[in-house]
Amino acid sequence: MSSATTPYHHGDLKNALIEAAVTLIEEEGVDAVSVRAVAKRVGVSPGAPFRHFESRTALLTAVAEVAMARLAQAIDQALAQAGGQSALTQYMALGRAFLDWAFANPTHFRVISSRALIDFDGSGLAAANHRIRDRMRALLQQALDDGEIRNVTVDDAMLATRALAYGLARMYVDGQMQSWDVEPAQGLQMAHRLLDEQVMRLA
Amino acid sequence: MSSATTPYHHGDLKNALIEAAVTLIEEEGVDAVSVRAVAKRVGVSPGAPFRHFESRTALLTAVAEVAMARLAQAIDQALAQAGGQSALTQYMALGRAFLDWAFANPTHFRVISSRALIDFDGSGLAAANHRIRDRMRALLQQALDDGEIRNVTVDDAMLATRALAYGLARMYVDGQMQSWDVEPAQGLQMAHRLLDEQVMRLA
DNA sequence: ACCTGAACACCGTTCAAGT
DNA sequence: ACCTGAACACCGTTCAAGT
Repeated sequence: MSSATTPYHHGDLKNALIEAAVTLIEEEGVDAVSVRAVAKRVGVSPGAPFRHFESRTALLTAVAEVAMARLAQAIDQALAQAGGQSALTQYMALGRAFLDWAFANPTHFRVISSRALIDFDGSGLAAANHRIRDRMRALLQQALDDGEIRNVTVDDAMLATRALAYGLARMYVDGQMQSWDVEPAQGLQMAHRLLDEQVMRLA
Repeated sequence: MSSATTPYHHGDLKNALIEAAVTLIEEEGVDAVSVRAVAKRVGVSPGAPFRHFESRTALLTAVAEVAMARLAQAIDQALAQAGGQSALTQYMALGRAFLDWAFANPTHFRVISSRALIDFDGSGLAAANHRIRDRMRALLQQALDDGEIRNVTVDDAMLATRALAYGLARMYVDGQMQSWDVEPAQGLQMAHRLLDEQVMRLA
């Protein structure tokens, strides 16, 4: 356990691996996150991670849980700041928080969005997503009750805004903005505007 | 050149490789498309494809061009059928053709949408996308001139509908429909409805 | 001109052996 | 209980050698 020597037993390899993977993913993208590269970064043999994660998918799922927690926190924060304002305003704040986070963390966004890279349903991810969805639904229901929106069902409105927000975020992370005449640097601002406009057209 | 023996020179290896990759991608997804697997399927050595494609990316780009041509054809057909109807109706038909194609060809859709797997700008893909975009713009301009839509710029309307359509299609191919309370089997119908509604709210 | 087959540096994953 | 290191079956890519 001395700090100078590297002990045979790492101590907290599991968390060290997750941390290394989170960093590697931010720096070099998902493709760079091989089990071997993560092991090397932590200073451990190629097979060692498999004592803690049964597969690369399981490791990436752990990374996705960290990413999702950060997204949830960003949304919580935005909603706390919008507290006291109208339900529809809070709903737009939630949408903007989602866009901000996705544009700022493209690779993490990509990881939590995929179903091929991670085990979404067999992890805490589905539940975390559920909580966000429930918040959206509650705000929309409130907006409907308050007469802020009309001529839509809560479910339709929710799916329409979520699909638009997801589409805008993905167009950005997939590098498609330029193909549609939007400068990538203006992407976020544009996404904010289009989402706001769509929500306001529900009125 | 006899049909019974396999000659040393394939003859049309390039096209055979593209064809095999297109099929493999439909049957087993993008990840299954390794250069080696495609070579094996065509009955050729692992290094042979590199005589015709400088990298896996180049091979996938060729596949993407086939896929994009099919999408363009589907759109052409839909517009031909909607000929004579109002500009906004034609615009919706184009959107539905995009959704139909993406839902029916999830893996091809994924390939043409990515910028990591293929070389979008250094191929015919950018130009093909350009043509679709120009069609959309022209129809929206016409709808605006005819008073079918109001209170929007052509560019905003185009990006909003494209982002919504892309978001809906991606939610489907990324397996996210269920996480948002939509049965995958109902996804396409739902996507149609939400896109139609969004376009009609531009009126 | 085009293809083979060995080679190199990578993967994910497994597992006996070491500590 | 946890990690090493060799091994296996894969990759993409290169290149001398064969046809």
